[in-house]
Amino acid sequence: MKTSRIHQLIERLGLLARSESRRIGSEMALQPVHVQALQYLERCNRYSNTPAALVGYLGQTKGTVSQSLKLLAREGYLEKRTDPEDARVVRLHLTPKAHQALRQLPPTETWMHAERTLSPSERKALTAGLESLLKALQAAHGGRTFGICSTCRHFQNGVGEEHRCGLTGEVLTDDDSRRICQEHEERRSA
Amino acid sequence: MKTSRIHQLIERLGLLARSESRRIGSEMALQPVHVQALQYLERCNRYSNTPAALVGYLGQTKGTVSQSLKLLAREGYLEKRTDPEDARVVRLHLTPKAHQALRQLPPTETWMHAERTLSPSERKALTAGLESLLKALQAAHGGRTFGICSTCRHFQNGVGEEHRCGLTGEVLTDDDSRRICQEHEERRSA
DNA sequence: CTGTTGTGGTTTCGTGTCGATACTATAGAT
DNA sequence: ATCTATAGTATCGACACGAAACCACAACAG
Repeated sequence: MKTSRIHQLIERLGLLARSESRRIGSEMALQPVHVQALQYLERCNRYSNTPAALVGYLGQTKGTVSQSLKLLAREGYLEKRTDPEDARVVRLHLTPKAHQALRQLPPTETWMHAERTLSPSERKALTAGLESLLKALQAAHGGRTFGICSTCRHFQNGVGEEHRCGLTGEVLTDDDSRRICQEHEERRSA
Repeated sequence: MKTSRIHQLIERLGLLARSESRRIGSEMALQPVHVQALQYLERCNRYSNTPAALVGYLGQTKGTVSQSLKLLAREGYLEKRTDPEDARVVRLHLTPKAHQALRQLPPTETWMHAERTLSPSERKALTAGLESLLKALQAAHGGRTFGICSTCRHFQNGVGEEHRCGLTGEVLTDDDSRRICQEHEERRSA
């Protein structure tokens, strides 16, 4: 099987992005993976802020994720609260420190510059390609797609602000419907 | 500065690719980075098979790279030979074991499947986008582009098989001209 | 021939990643 | 009441990674 050019490119770019991320994150004692975890937690909805969801999102084992979370909690980036409904599950909440850190560490200038060398249409095609690749990859891998609520097949759009999740039956605010959900499933178009 | 969607997607896909790579590489005691190093060494030319070149290619520090190489040598994936011309530099040579390993560990089936869900034109656009992104990124970062010989601005195409490198003045075979060179520079089109 | 400086590589150290395995505690079903 | 599944933690060992100190050779000055 000849090795895929796309795969190779992504591994390579991923590595470079990773080492940049490590450099700028190191001032705040944040490893690349930690940044990804925090970014996820900032953008996920209230059903999806658990260690288990992160395990699916990051593609690591629960032991590893548990370690990272312990560290992040120790450094004051998040709080763990046990769920009142189910005492087994832990809810993860970002602290103000985390929100602030996230605002400070987006891509480096060299990365942004590199992106700007692409034409708008190239950028668009690239984004689209990456997104569908990710979607396909996740679909194969446990079926979790981690999309935002309003694109889910369980999403029921009501009149005005009245949305609802067909899976849990709960009412969703506008804000909710823009967040990442671990139960997200693609609408079947076929 | 709002964080870039492309950057985010690549970090994410990179992480997933990485964890796949770790899984399939673990049977051979190969870490994701090791695989990238071996792949580079398999495809680079005779000027570029040194630790220093790998430092540039992988974007890591020389200490880290030295560690990885030590490990790879210990496991029998490569041999280090000191250069007869300059006793400071080390030349890295893959063993048969390495070549064989490389043949066995290309992307997983799920990854290839995901790629196949893209249309040919999408794949093409994606590849092109990733490539120019990588090129721009490397250009900013030390100027090393790690392209293949025949696309370099020092490459002089002669009659028949007679190629030559304008930088070193040496004669290049057809095979040489298809390999990665650390001295590679884009042809200036402007 | 002797400094001096620069460069290619290695060593050492500390912190963190990561998977594997074993473990705890709660929920839910029979 | 027991059995089983689920969410999470603890511990261990191998390794990644950057930082800093270090060594050997090369190149060049006088």
